Amino acid sequence: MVVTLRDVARAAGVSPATASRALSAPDLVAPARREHVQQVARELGYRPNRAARELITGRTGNLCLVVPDLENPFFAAVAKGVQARARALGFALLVADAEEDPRLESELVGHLGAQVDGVILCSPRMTDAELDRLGRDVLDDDVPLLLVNRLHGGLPSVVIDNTDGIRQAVTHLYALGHRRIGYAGGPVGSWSDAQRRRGLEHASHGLRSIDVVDLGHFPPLFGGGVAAGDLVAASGVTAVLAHNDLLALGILSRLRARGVRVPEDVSVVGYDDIPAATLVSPTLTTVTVPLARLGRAAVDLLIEAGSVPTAAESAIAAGLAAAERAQHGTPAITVGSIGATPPPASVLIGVELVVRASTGVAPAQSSVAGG
Amino acid sequence: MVVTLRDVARAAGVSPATASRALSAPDLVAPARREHVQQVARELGYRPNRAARELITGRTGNLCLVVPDLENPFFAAVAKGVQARARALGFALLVADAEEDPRLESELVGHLGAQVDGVILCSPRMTDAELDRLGRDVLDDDVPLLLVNRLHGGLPSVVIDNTDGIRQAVTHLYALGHRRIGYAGGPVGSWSDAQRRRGLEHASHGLRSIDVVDLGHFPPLFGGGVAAGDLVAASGVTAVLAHNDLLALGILSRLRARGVRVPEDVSVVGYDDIPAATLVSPTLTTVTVPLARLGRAAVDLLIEAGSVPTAAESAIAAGLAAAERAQHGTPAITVGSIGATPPPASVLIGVELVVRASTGVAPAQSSVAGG
DNA sequence: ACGCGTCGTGCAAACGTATTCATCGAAGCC
DNA sequence: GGCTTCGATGAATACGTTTGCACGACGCGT
Repeated sequence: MVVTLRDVARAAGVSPATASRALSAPDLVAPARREHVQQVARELGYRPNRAARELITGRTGNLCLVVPDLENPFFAAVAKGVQARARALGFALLVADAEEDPRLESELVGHLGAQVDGVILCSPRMTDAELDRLGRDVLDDDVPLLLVNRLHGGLPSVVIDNTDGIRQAVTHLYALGHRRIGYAGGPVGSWSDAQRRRGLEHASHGLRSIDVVDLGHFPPLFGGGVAAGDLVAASGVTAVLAHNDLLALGILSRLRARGVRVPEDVSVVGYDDIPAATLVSPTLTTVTVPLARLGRAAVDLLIEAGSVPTAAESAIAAGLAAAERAQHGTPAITVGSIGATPPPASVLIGVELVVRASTGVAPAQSSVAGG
Repeated sequence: MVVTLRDVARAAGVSPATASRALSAPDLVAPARREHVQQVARELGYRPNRAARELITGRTGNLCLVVPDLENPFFAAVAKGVQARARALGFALLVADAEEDPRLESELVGHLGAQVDGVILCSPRMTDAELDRLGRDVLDDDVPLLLVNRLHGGLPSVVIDNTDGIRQAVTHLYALGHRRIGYAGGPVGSWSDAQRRRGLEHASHGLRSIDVVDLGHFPPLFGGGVAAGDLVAASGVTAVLAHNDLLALGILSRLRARGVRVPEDVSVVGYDDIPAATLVSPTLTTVTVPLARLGRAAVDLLIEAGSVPTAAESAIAAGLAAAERAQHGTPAITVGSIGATPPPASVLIGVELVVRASTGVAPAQSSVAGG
């Protein structure tokens, strides 16, 4: 019923070994014979059995992506980028949604890690200890683990330049005359939130008479922003930085509902530049993150960290990486890794503030927010 | 290095055959021995090699989902539902983004179909002929193919009740006094768009002195809605039905930009109820589709169509399906299949109009839209 | 002309599991 | 108590591919 390599070999009058080589290591077989075998294989409609190949090579041809929430536009964009690059390199992509539960994330990495050549993990809130355990115990040594938007130990990772993004946002607000700025943070334990807080402190340190108000931690969702909106109004700030766009959109919505005008009374800045940022009114000033590029970079770095790719795959990879570099200039800065092995470093994704309608000059009097 | 079934068998003092049975067909081995083997396996940290198992059983334990665009909130929601149910049934999920290209969709189904136990395909625009070819030639006979939001031949599918959704929307607008209603359609060739047009015709047929204006076909994205917005303004309609929410949001945005008030001058209705529908102002009246449930139903139906699941899997599946039924009442109506085999029927997902702020009573004079 | 290196090819052994078949012992039946 | 039947177990095979090793042929150098 199904045509196997033996069938091809028999039909082509060669041994299975030669047939195998003709198809997956073409330079090892004489040109004439090689083409003949390939022709026969095509005619018979031969399709290699991946399980058999995997059994002996140990490589699955699959990668795996674990995200907290597929419906979150941030992760959807990352997933899209990852998927595209994985496919271009000949990999299929297993996607898992962890439903915002760090415990489930570990479990998924454990289950899926056994059947892939590499794992890309977006896990803002997993503890460092658990992360260690994943890399050490649950994952086989030859399946690399890459972190998105998080730095940890010697693990390769692709991180957003949070410090610079925050700096750009603060500078922008400062230039508009804002001196009392609120920060609506992400969830407790979020790595990128911690980094952004640090960036915020650092950025504000260099500015004269600026005041940063910590509004607390919120779920990085629209609903979280609604809650945050009330604190914004009560805090007397003239501008607020949100941990991400969904949060910012919630704040926007709540402020509007309470009659606080944006940007006349309060300016709002988001982070990520998700599509919805331009759908609302006023359109959202935010820090744009090239998420598709982030996804692509993640795959490239993962493959690099995994090494030992198929000859064909590596050729393709090298070609595409070169093309990417040519096309986008130097999109990412490679940061030296902390650990021992030099190649699996980390990549820093540059960001850019995009000013839209949700930020404006600070109101003359700071007595806007009555409470 | 890695612990294999032989190792477990040796450590437990049994043959590999018994070890295999103790782990994957527990009722075939004596209770005492069974538990001993399981205990040993646990202690050694045994993890079965999926490739070896797949090679002999022919089952991969993977399902595959192909969507036109992962970043589109509609498909993201479907993907989330599919992923959740697949995981609950012990399947991993391969996700592929076809970048809105029907040709790529075929190719992906071909590539991924070889390494999964079933394929869920969201392909609004693939031709019927191509769909036939997929089911007949490129997919193995034992790999079931399920269609989302599309009916075709004897293929199992999960479809949204487009007719009823459109009917509800039209009835709503009619009740508000609208008599001249525009329809901003989806892409040419979209199956669901064709069905919605038919539903529109049918619904309007029963209403006195109603006038339906076809505004044409648009990309089902925000950008498409911007273009559609101008036609809405020029057409003299007092209400417009959009093929989906993204389109509706684009229309909303364009109308606002042109100074047309919503809903005072023109009412707008979307379809799908994506999260962004509540983020904009005015919030969007739309037809809400339980997309997560749709995704779950798709997996259940696919498994059913594939039959021959593992004993354990089928037990779990039955249990969960029952639980779902108990929890949600009877969420879906089973439609008799057209073909011969009764079980792989199709499921119709009910929808519900949710009225928000983008629809209101029709303006007294229909001379609103000047041009 | 001889040996050496290289290239192309085939044989056969893996890879780790599920499963058929045969065997063996015990329990049930008359 | 001998025979049958059934349940539990082990030996062996198969799944389809890759790959180490050996072997022959050929071309080249001295």
